[in-house]
Amino acid sequence: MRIATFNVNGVNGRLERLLDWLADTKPDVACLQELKSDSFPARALEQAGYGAVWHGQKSWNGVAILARGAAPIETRRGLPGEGSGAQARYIEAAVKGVLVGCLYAPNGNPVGSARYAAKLAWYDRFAAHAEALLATGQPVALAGDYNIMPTDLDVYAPERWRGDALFQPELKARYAALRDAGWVDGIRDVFGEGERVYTFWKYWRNAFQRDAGLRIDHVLLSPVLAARLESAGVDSHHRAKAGASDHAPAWVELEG
DNA sequence: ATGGCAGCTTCGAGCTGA
Repeated sequence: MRIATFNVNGVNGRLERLLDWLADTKPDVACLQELKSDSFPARALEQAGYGAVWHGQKSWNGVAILARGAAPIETRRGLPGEGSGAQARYIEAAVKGVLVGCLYAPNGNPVGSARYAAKLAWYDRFAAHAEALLATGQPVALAGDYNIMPTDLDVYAPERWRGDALFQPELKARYAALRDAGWVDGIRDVFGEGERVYTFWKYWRNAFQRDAGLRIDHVLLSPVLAARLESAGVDSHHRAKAGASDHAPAWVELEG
């Protein structure tokens, strides 16, 4: 069973690229972020063989969960403690025996701004919910754009990113705390603590061609799911295509 | 340190992203 996460950077404008990737890699579950629309191409995805639940908003943010040959059962939209006017950054569904949370964490730049404070607050809500999910003992995957590079290994030039909201020690500490609590970083677990692997490359300055990338899209697995982890990867060949998102899809393969 | 690119939007310059 393959669970993937893909920040599409505009689900309607990117639809052809999304359909191409689905047909090429056939993930069982695909978590999408940055839909950037309050309309969702459910019909086209259905014709491609994917059922979907989505939580969109106009212009910005937006998350969705796709399931190949199945209809995801939505279990929640938004995190506990959010107001009704909150940005569309979290959706959760039961899919093929796994509880899947799809997230799009705030960017938070610049450091010290109200947006940065909102990112910290969002992570507090997310961590509380993750703790509750872990306590259930169920198979859970939390997949999405975390907007955190967890360590220096996840940044092509760490010194250039020290002042960025995606690379603050207090945010890296929050990510580390999730791992300490029992969540397994599927991609890092498979690649090991020595190999560089990125999921995002800026559109600027030929970043992809230079492999000047960041690892900010992650799939965290609860212990019972982590026990089934077989492999993981990043579909960087799709980042190389014309008209690609600035993120590449990342995935884990689970036994069964 | 700056600026570079791309997608969105009351249609086009400004906001956001990372």
